[in-house]
Amino acid sequence: MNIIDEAGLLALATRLQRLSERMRKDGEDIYKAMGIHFQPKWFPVIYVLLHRNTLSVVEIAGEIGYSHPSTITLLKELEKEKLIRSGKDKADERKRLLQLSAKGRKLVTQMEPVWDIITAATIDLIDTQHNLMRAIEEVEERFRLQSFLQRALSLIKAHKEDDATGS
Amino acid sequence: MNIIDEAGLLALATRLQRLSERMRKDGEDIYKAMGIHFQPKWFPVIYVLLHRNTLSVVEIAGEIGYSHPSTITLLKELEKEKLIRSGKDKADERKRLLQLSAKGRKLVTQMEPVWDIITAATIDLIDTQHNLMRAIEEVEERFRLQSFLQRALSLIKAHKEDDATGS
DNA sequence: TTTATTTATGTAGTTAACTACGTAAATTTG
DNA sequence: CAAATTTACGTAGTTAACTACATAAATAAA
Repeated sequence: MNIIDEAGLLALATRLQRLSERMRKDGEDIYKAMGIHFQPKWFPVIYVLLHRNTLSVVEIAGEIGYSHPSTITLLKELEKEKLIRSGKDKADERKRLLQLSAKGRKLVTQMEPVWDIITAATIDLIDTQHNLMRAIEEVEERFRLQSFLQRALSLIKAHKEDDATGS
Repeated sequence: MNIIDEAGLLALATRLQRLSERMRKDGEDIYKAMGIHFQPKWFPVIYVLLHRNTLSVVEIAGEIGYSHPSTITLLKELEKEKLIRSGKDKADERKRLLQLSAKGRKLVTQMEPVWDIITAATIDLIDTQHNLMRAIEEVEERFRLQSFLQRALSLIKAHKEDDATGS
């Protein structure tokens, strides 16, 4: 038990990050062990293009929840790997439309059994009493209703009103 | 519902990271709203020095679960802010011993009510059916028993053995 | 008691995200 | 329809973590 575990709720962000990093690093090793040249950070882009077929840069960024410059960096890497291809939108000259390439689609079919294993291993890891996936979904839902900041500010306000009443 | 939410378990690492970033950013704004010049990333170091009093660089790194170079960077910032001070260990010339400064201890007393608010806001956010804190504790415990990679490799092995038996 | 190994700290360079800003195309408004 | 605004994309620079390597002190081994 280190101090971050002891600090509990105050260090929650740190612990979430640590867990995320560990999973991503292991993810990388799983692909490697299966002889597949693929980085976990590419997954969101590949997955969205698999399911939505053709999207612009900003649309992809929106779907994966990243800023558009970060998305552009990922797209550059994926084009270099020839897993995706891009072309101008004829209807709107500002837009660049992205798709999986033949190589990309082929890699996806190779990865699908690996994705099944990753999913199974994830279930093996997180299917505890307080299921992590459910917990995240529930917290994201609460975030949608009111941000962490707003919750804190409400508490501060309530605290100040208590003081005023008590004097 | 974006594609990352739909991808579910495969994109768990991405979602953990996103949640962590949102909480950290809001944390920064909470300190700001309370007129306290403090960055959430400093918390682990300050908290460990508050509770362990005097520690070396590597000891701090171990406690907060960061690499020692990352820790050194944090320590430099905190020394610049004059929240901590350091001196050589007389018994071991290699070691640099860190402590909270008077200014650091004073800031801690100012922050303690804010920490209470952050804790309360966190409870408000995560106290759902599948409590996130419990979920993380349970997953970390499982990680200790067997890594994500090892779990996946076991599944791959089991899968291959099935194939062999089936032929 | 030299020599080899380990431990503690530090530096340099990398990575993967970000924000801020700039340009060009499309759209809306006066 | 000309001007202003918005949208889409891109570049530059920042940040907060990391790994790899270097050096010096302490400890262990020959």
